[in-house]
Amino acid sequence: MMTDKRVDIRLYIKSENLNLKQIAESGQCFRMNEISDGRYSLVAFGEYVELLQNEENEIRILGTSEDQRPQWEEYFDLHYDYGALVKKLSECGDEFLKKAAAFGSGLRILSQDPFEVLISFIISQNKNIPAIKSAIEKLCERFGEKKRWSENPDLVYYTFPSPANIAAAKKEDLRTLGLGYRDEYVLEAARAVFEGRLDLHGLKSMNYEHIMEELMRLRGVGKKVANCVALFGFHKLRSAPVDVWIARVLDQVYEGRFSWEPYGDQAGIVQQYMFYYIRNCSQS
DNA sequence: CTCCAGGTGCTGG
DNA sequence: CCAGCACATGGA
Repeated sequence: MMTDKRVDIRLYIKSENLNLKQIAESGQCFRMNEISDGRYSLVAFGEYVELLQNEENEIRILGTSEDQRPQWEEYFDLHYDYGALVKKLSECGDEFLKKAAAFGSGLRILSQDPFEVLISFIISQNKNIPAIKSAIEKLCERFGEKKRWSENPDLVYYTFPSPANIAAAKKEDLRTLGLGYRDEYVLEAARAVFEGRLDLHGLKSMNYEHIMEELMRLRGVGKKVANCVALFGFHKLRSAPVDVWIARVLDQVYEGRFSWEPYGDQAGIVQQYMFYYIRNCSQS
């Protein structure tokens, strides 16, 4: 019968200044992984997809469909003109930013789920990126929902846990995940969201300062983590997280004289170019 | 085996 | 306000 015929579920999106490899290696998301040459897996929106990019910069998303287009366009921030910023930086007098923007011209700020970003960056503190990724996968395997991919039922994946699922855990359960001293922070943050003391949905419409203030009331959430949540979870593009790498740039390249202020609502993107460049520039 | 990581909280100046 | 330090753990 015709209806039994298998149809590949896929979606094509196209944009300049979008490079899957750069985004996957950018340290803003922890569940996008290269599974074979140029092919990436990703769990987002509670679904597993695989991503491919061809020579014409067209992105193919396997495992989703046309009706999800708006969701993916928002995820990859397709409405924003990153090319204009890359061009602006390429013409500015700042040699370091010139090189950084050219080097990471395919970076974008993804719009991820705020709760996932919050928990992920609480875990991130004092860990390197491979360790962050494995800790998050463990958390998902333990508290997320087990699913099988629509395109290949042999492929098992786990969604990122809901606030309720983590909040219902006991301290002992979390301790076995090897999160170290961060396990209490994760538990408390999940409980705050689950019990409504922290209204992440409501924060979406709030301004940057208010978001920062609310997030930093949580134990284990300082300025850096709060900035990451504001930038990657709430898409506040003025937010510029300063981690050890960025601090090193500000200190050694700019000798402490750098200011984010001139970049306004592009500071977060500028920060991302800096971060990607300083962590990868030695390779080229 | 050592070193250090997309930090934070706490303490003492 | 700022420097110094403990913190649990795993990847390199």
